[in-house]
Amino acid sequence: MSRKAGTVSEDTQKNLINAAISEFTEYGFQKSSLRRICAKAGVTTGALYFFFKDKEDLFANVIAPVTDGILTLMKEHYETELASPAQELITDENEDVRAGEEFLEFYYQNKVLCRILLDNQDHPVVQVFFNQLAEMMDRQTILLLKVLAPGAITDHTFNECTVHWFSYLLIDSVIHILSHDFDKDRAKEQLKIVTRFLRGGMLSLVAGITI
Amino acid sequence: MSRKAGTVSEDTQKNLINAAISEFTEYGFQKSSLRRICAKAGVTTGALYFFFKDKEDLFANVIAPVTDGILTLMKEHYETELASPAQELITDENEDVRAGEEFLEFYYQNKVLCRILLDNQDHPVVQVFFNQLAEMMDRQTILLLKVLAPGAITDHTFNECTVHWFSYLLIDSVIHILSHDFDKDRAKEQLKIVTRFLRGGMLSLVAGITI
Amino acid sequence: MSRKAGTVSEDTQKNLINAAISEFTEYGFQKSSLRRICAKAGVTTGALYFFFKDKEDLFANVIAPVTDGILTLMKEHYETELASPAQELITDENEDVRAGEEFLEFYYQNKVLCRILLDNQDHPVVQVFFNQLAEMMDRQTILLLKVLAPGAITDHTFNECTVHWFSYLLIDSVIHILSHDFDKDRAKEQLKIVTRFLRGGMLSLVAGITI
Amino acid sequence: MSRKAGTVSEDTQKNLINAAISEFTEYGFQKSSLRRICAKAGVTTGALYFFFKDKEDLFANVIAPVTDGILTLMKEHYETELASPAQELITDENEDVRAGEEFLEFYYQNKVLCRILLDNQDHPVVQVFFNQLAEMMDRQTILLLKVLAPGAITDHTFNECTVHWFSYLLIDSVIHILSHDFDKDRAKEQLKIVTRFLRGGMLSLVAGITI
DNA sequence: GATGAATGAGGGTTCATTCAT
DNA sequence: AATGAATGAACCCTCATTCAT
Repeated sequence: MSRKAGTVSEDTQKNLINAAISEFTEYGFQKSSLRRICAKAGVTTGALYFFFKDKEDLFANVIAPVTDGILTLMKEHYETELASPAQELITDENEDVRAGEEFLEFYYQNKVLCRILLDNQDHPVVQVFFNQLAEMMDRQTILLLKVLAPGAITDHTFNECTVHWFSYLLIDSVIHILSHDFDKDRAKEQLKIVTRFLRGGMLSLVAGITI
Repeated sequence: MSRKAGTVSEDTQKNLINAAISEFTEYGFQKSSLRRICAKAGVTTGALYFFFKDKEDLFANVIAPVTDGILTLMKEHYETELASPAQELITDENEDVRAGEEFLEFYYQNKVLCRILLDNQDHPVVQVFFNQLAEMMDRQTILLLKVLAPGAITDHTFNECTVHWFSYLLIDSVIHILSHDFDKDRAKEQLKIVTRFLRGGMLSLVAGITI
Repeated sequence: MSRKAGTVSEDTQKNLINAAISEFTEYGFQKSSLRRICAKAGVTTGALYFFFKDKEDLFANVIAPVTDGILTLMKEHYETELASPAQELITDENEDVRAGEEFLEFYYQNKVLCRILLDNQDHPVVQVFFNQLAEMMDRQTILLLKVLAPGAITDHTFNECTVHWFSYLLIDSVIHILSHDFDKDRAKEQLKIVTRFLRGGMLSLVAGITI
Repeated sequence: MSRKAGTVSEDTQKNLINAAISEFTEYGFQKSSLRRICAKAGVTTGALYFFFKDKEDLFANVIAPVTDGILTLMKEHYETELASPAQELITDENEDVRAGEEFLEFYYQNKVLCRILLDNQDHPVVQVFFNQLAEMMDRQTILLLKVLAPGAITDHTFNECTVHWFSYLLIDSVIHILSHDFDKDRAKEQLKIVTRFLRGGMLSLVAGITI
C-alpha cells in the first residue's frame, strides 16, 4: 500500500515527460503549451508543477537522457583516442569513423529526443549542451595537436577561434547529415565523406605551418 | 509645406521599421511585441497595420535590405568566378578570399540587420533566404567541379548531399566567425584560414577520386 | 472635359455599391468590412465617406432599389384588389395568385439584393421595411374584412394582433419558400398551395364569427 | 469549511452564466463582449476560459436549459398525440391547445433565456435547434397525415416542402405572438386563434385532395 | 472627388504560473 | 500527489471613422 502512491506518481511523471516529448516534437519548445502537455498526460497543471519547477525544467528533464548520453559517448571516444599510439592517430582514420558510427547508432536509437535537441538550438539549455560538447572537442583537438604538430599551437593559425570553429564545423556537419533523414547506412557513408574532408582540411592547415 | 504630410508619413514608416529593428534585435522575432514596437515608434497599432500586412510582413520588410544585398553580392561573385580561366581557379584562392572580404564589409556595414537574420534562423522567411543562398552555392559548386574535376560528379562521392553539405559548411563557418564579434581585420584573417581549410578538404576529396 | 470628373465619380459610387453588394452577400451586414469593400471597389476609405454617411447609409443605399420596388409592387396590387367587386374577392383567388407571381418575378430579377434583405432581418433598416410592408398589409386586411365580414372586426377575434400576425404569416410563408432556392415555376406552384392554405385558414376564422 | 472552495467556484461559473445572460440579452450574441461579461461576473477573462471553451461554448451553455426543455416538451406532446384515437385527432383541437398552453407556461417561466434564443436566430447553434424542432414537427405531421388523410402524402400537394413550411408556419406564428410581449392569458387566447386558423388551413388543403 | 495616414478602442484568445485544499 | 480554480498580463489583429491635403 505504501508503494501505491509512489508508483502512481512515477507514472504521472512519465506521462508528463512523454506528453512533453510529443508536444516539443510537434511545436518546438517556445510554442509548446503546458496546458496541452498536461491535457495529453491526463493531469492538471498543478501536477506538473509538483514534478518540475517550470517549463524550462521540464524541457531540461526531457532532453537530459540524450545530452548525458552524448557527452558520455564523446568522453569515452576521446579517452580511447588519447590511449592510442601517436603514429596511429596520423595515419589511421578508423577510430574517428568508428566513433562517428557509434554516435549514429545512438542517434537512431534516440531519434525523437535528438531531434528535439537539434530543433531547439536557440534554447539556452541546448546551447549550454553544445558549448560543453564543443569545449570537450576543443580540449581534445589541442591535446592531439600537441602530439601531432607541436608547432601548430604556438603558431597563430591554430588560435582558440580556429580550434573552436573546427569543433563546430564537425558538429554542424553531422547535424546537416542528420537533417536529411537518411537511413542509417546512407548516413554512415556520408559521415565517412565528411570525416575524410575534415581530416584533409585539417592537414592542409597543419602542413602550411610545419613546413 | 506641401510636403509636410508626405514627410510625416514616411517618417512613421521609418520609425516603425527602426523600432522593429530594435525590438527584433532585443527579443528575436517570436518574442517581439507589436505593441512595444508601436510604442517605440510613437504610433498606435492601427498605424502599423496600415503599412504592413502583419507581423511577418513587417519582419520581411525589415530584413529585405540584407537578404537582397547578400544574394546580389553572391551572384556577382559567382559570375566573376565563372569568367576566370580554369587554371586560375585551381591554383588561386584570391577570388575566394576577395569575395569573403567583400561579404565581411557588407556584414559590418549592416551588422544590426545581419544579426537579426542570423538570430532568427528558425523563421520561415529566413529559412527561405538561406535555402536560396545554399542553392546558388550548390549550382556554383557543380559548375566548378565540371571544370576542375570532371570525374567527381559521376562518382558517388560528390552526390547532391555532399554538395549541399559543402554549401552549408561554408555558410556555417562564416556564421561561426561572425558569432565571435571580432573586429573586421581579425574576422578577415580568420576567414582566410577557413578558406584554406575548405579548399584543402575539398581537394582531398577530389584527389581521392581522380587518382 | 467638365463631365469627366462627374462621370468618374459616378463610376466610383457604382463600384462601391457593387463591392458592397458582394460583401454583404458573402458576410452579412454585421461582419462586413468597409475596408474590404473599398479594396474591392479599388478606392480608399475616404472615398466611401464622400458618398455615404456611414456603414448604415451604405447599406440603406444598397437595398433601396428592392425595398422601394417591393413596396411599390404591393401598393399597386392592393389598389387593384380594392377596385374589384366584393363578390370576386371572396370566390376568386386569382388576384392573390397573380400578385404572388408578380412578386416572384421581381424576386428572381433582383435575387441578389433580395437575399441581402432576407439575410439581414435583424438590421434596423430592414426591420423598418418589413414593418412598413406589414402595416400596409394590415390596412388592406382590415379594408377587406370590412367588406367581406363586417362582423369580424368588432369581434375580438380579429384584433390588431391577429391582423398583424396574419400579415407576418404571409410574409414568413413567402420567405420560407424562397429559402428553398427553387426554380421559378416550382416556387409559383408552392406559392399557390400557400395561398390556398391561408385563404382556408382565414375563412375558418371568419366562419367561426359570422355564424 | 471544506466546501468553501467548491462553493466559490460554482458561484463563479454561475456568475459568469448570469453575466452572460444579461449581456446577451442587452447586446445579442455577436456584439456581446467577453470582457464585459467577465467584469460583470467579477472575474478575469482567464477564469471564463477555464469553464468554457470559447464564446460559442458559453452561448451554448447559456441557452441549453431552454433548448433542451423545449425539445423535451415537444417530444412529450407528440407522444401523447400519437397515443390518441384517430377520431379524436380530427375532431378535437384540445390536445393542440393544451400543448400550446404548456409551451407558453414554459416560455413565461424562462422568458429571459427564450428571448435570447429568439433574438439570435442567425446564430448557428440556434439554427440547429430550430432545425431539430422543425424536423420533429415534420415527422409528426407526416405521421398524422398517414392516419387522417392517407391520400394526402401520395399527392404532390403535401410534398416535403409543404410539410416543412407548415412546421415553420407554426413556429413563426408562435414567435410572432411572443414578440408582442403579451401577458400570459392574452397570449393563450391569441394562440387559440392561431391554432384554429392553422387547422382550418390544413383541412382546406386536405379537403382539396380527398374529394 | 479622392487619397493616404492615423486613431484608439476593442475583439477573442492564450499563456505560464500560483495556491488553497 | 494532485486537483481545480483563478490570475493578470499579454497576444495579434480588426474595426469604423476622421481629416488634412
